[in-house]
Amino acid sequence: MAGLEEMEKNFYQKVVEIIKKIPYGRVTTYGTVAALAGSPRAARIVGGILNFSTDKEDLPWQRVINRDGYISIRGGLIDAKPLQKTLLEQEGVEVSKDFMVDLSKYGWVGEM
DNA sequence: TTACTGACCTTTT
DNA sequence: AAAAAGGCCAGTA
Repeated sequence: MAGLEEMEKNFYQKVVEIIKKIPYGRVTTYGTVAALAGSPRAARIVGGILNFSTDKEDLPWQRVINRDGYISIRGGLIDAKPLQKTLLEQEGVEVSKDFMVDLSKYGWVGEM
């Protein structure tokens, strides 16, 4: 019986779907995506997945930030910070000089 | 295959 | 209240 059980897609697939569902000009956090994916504690994996699949799925990783309101990407991709700032500004999201975004304003809580 | 790491978050002290 | 440590789930090597 395939139906109620409904095998959940791989976390990666779900994360991709959720990130793609993020409205334009809005940002969300890893925890939110993970929670919508079904694992509120799997926030780390969300970032880990993006780390290897960002360009593959064209995921707007720029809209996915940490709880602090900024990209917590590790050293190597720090160049992504100014990049994110540019991308978000193009969407109308105000990025602070410290690469911080107002989650209180643009923080997309997601829909259930 | 197993083990380790990982763009985090939550909880405890 | 703040700081520190751990836990979690999945993907990659």
